[in-house]
Amino acid sequence: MPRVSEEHLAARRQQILDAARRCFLRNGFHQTTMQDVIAEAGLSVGAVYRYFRSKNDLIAAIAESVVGGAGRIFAELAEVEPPLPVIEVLDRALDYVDTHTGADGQLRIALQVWAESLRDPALAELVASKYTGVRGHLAVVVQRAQRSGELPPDADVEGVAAALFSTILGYLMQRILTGRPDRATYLAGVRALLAGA
Amino acid sequence: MPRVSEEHLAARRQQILDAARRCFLRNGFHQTTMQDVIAEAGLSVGAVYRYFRSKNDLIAAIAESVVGGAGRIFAELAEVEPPLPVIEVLDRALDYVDTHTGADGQLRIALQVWAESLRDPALAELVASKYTGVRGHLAVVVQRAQRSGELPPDADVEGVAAALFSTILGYLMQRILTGRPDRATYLAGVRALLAGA
DNA sequence: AAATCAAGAACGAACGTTCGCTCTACAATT
DNA sequence: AATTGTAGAGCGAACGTTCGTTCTTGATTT
Repeated sequence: MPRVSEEHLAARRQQILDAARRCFLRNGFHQTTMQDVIAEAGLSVGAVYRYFRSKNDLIAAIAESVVGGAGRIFAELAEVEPPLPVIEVLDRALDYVDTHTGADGQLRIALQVWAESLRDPALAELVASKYTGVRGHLAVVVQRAQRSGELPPDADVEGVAAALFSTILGYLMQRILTGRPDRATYLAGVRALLAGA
Repeated sequence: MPRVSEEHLAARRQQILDAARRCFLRNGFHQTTMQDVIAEAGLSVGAVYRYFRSKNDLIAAIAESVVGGAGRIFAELAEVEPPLPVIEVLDRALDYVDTHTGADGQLRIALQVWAESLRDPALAELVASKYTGVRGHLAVVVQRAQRSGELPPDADVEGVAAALFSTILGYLMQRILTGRPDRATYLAGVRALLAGA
């Protein structure tokens, strides 16, 4: 199909990305072969290599979309008007985690991206900047909570934001690695820990 | 060197494991070749294959030692007499994280083990049971804190333990992925978050 | 002499990637 | 409207490499 439309090209590209995402989810970056992706996409070797110069390009594209996705969520949560209470932000973040840690959830790929970033400087840079950005958005949430009196105004904003980030990351990790606890139990635990100090 | 002593065999095995750990740390499980490990250990192909049946065996052994190490730490923290305050347990756990997230720290390998466990059922089982154990040890810490009045006695123990676990896991992740925040800032943030509810 | 261990050349399989070909959808020409 | 030219999407056999692993050989100790 020569001289095809812009949309056709974008759709093909997306078709390959979707196939790659499924393969990476199933087998990880390095145990997935290009043949796997090609078969999953229902295309030929040449077609795939027309859209992505290399396997690494494919990995980079998937990684970008995965860590970028998280950034967008927290940007929204930090800008909602009127400002959300911290506990409400937490609840929504955990909801996002729940809906993306299933068997075909994006966040499972995130785990692989994190591991990969230990060896790949470019990926490390991406991950560091995106998650620093997420913590920045959470810092905005914290500052808003300070203005509303929900949090003490003299608290270190970055520290509190990091602690808040941890409650989300930790939930994500525990859900993926141990399957527990359920969100209600966890939220109750966080509340109790907050109340105990 | 035939008929060598038991100690010699154990030492050789450890020599290989140490080399593998360094390689895996540097290049990840799947980008590390057996040749890399063999060269790093300063041995021959045959020697290495005498001690480990396959590369997977080697990965499994490393993974076991990494996730097992964390288990031991928390078992100790839960049994110290007299019982430690929660904040003190947290402080010690973060100290452990700090000393093992450096360029050659064990916990960097943990990240790879977690990613790998998504695809390897045996590893997933190991990780799930070990970290469920860790959460169990933290539950003991929480129960002791309830008895001492540090935490409200009616709080859900598993939930609080999970929240506590998250503050440690989250710190670990943020340190590795973003390099921030420093421990003092983080601890202050956790305290402020606790105080704010 | 017997037993054990290490060495490293060699092997087959599988990998990512290349490359030359076919065929089709559009543009230009009539 | 019909015909032709062509850019480029799609294809897949084949390539060179590299991988994990095996196996024969020789050295070393009892």
